[in-house]
Amino acid sequence: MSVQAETSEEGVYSFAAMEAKWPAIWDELKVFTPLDDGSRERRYVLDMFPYPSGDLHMGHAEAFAMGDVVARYWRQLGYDVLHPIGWDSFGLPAENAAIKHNAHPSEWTYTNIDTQAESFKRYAISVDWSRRLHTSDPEYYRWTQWLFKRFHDRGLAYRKNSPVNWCPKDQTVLANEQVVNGACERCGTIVTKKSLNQWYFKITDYADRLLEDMDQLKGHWPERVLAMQRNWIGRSEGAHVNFVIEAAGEKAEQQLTVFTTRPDTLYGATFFVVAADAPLALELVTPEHAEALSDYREQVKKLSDIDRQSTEREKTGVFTGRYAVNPLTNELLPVWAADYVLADYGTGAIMAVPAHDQRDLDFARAFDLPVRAVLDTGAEDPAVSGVATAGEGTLINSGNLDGLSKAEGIPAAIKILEELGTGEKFVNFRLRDWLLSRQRFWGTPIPIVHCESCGEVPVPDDQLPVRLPDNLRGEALSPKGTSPLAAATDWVNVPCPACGGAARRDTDTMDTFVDSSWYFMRFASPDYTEGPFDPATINDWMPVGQYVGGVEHAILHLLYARFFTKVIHDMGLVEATEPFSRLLNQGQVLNGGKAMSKSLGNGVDLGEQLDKYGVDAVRLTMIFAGPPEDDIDWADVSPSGSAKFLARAWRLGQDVASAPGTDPSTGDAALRSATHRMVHDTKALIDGHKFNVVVARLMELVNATRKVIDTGAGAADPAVREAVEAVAVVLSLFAPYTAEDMWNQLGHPASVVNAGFPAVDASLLVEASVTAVVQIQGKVRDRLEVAPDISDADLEALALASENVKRTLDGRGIRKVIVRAPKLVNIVPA
RNA sequence: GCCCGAGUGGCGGAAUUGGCAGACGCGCUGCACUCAAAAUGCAGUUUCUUCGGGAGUGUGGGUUCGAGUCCCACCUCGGGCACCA
Repeated sequence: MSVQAETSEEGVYSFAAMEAKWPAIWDELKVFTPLDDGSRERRYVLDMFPYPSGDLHMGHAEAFAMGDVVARYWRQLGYDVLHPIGWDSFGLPAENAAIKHNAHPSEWTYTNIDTQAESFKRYAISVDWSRRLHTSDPEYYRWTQWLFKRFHDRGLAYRKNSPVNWCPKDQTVLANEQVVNGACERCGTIVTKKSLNQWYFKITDYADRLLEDMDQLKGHWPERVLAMQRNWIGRSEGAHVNFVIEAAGEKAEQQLTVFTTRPDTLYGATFFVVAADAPLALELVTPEHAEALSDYREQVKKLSDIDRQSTEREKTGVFTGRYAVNPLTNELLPVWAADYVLADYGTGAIMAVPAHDQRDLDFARAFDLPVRAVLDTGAEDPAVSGVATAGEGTLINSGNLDGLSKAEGIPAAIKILEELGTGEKFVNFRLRDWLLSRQRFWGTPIPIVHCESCGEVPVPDDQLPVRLPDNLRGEALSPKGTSPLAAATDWVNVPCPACGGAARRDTDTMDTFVDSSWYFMRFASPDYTEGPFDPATINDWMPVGQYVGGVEHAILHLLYARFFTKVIHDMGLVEATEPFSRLLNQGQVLNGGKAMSKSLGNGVDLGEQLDKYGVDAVRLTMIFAGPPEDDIDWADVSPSGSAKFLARAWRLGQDVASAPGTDPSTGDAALRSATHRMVHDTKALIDGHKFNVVVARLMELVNATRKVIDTGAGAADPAVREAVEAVAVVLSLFAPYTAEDMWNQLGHPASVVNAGFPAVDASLLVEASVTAVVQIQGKVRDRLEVAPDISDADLEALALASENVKRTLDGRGIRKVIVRAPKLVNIVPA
């Protein structure tokens, strides 16, 4: 079907005519540019900025429709709204396209950005285009480099040699957050391990604050995002316990620390395990066991992370020939090397308490090691049952700890260890430092020069930005395991900024998540040249009042952005300690129950939808489909239905026959009441993100108004004008073209954006009469039309007089009557 | 295995503090307009019914005058984490 008339003649709804007419006028009036002068309270709305891959798709259309509702709503409420847009324009796809087409990544990138920008303009998102930014612009990445240097000054950016995640396809390292089920988050290739010297951000220093500050976000961020972050940070309370490893042959005595959450079970430790793949295992092993260990390490290396982490797998390991001394009992515990202990969690070594830890018990049974229960839980002895007991109980076989519960035993054991000087309370985190270097071209260069005599020397601020060379194209960019920048010899070789001697630039570039960790602050002053943002205005806008984006960034981007904000706060540059006060995760757009994809051939082309139904109908469909967090199945929704509604609403504007400014007080009372209720309820509904319900309420009011025009008080009734004006203003949150056109038809100058939210007359929220329900035993038996201010006694009398009630009671007595005037009476028969 | 979230008509989804379940829309059916169709408008649409009424919000219990909503147990689906000591 098509609701669009080819002409824009009077009286015919034509989305094409509106889309041609209004953008230039909005531009001229600068309606989306914040005043930024302090005359109004400021609010900041932000959609996660897009990556410029091709043109906009249905997913963008949904996300930006949601963010735009909030931006337009806040403008109607009279706030000075900052709603900017930019592009996350560094990244691999540009580079891959450049290799394929023998071009420079910037060509592909900026062409796509321009295409997307044009589509966004057509889509009428209410953003201030003058603040547009791109992270691949030197004026932007200059400040990314500047921030990197400040992190470096504070010891928060450092290099270390360590086993890292390596994606063989993309030929670059990955952060932990970018490995999903052992595969590259970007391309799905199974990730391998490599030992490399890489740059890291010390996000672990902020683990506690990242966790604690989530209290500020509770209730304002989706619970599942908070849960995922909590999980990822993985705070775990316990103790560090020091063990002496006895000398053996030429191997001298050593000290080893383990992390445990169960220091109360120390008396039950019967062996000791170190991560087989850690260097520690090689340090410990005696010559007699060295060959067995190295064979075992080879075997472990061959396993993929997925196989290795399977809990189904039989436990494996080898004895190292060494013994650890239990600090409480002086008992000797054999030290094993096994792959079930992870090298990069805790200290890479554990005390094994098989009776109370299933993994340790499985290992003990595989290698016939002793099992000693030290906590009586009432369950069968784990040595017999094969099931470790981890629950509550009473400590036994534990010296001074005997008789204590698990909860009492933990602090008691820590106290004993502290007195012996051989352990202490410790909080361990799962979170690792953020690996930020990438062996790829299209990213922010790391502003460091490596000098033989001076070491790592930061590039002086006045020499920033370190620009990417523009003479590398096509094949020269192909991934080869080291950064393509290394081949740009004239770029790489520079004098050392400190001593002037021959030196080399760092050839890695930064993870693109670095770029996106602070862009929201740059929007406050995108053209500022003296720093990353203007200190005079940053606190006027930060934090972002409403952030909108997909849940796929629940950990990655959102955790990094929170970390950056805290560090920048600590640098004294911003007051906010959290970047985003409220977060809305929009769902995905599916087709036929599945995500749209080329391989399934179920993609829906946004441009085609817009051509067919118009921008407003597509936006309205996105909003009306359901709660913003839910996925939208395009096969289940009806853009033609949305178009039909928009035309109906628009025709109301045509029909209004009273002059602008008409006093509504003499108008149809029922319609006035409906109008004011709609406006009143809209506020709470928008605040609760129930945009779909607002649309339903609009539909009701449009239907009611139609009825009044056609079969009631008529088009000249002032209540009709009042209703239609309210429809236009509220509709402007979802369907900007139609609303603007209606506003114009109603005789108002542009723009409806500045119309202001209609005032609510509280006296009109009460209806003339309400329907009271009469129940017997909770079942509805009658309905009564009563005055809204009827008393409980009067309502009860009316209810008892009802014929239906008398018949149903059929002579039975009444035990009790519950009255909730004016809505309900419930009669309980004897 | 652990942690979140969710189960309501043919479909998407509504339902402040427990108080008329199914708002609004899609689809479908019928009617009007039309030579006809499209578009548009109007009416109907949880289900069973002996037309009095009965049943009904994943299942089974419970609290209450009254439960989609609160409590307990379970089932199913979605998501996250997972040999994390």
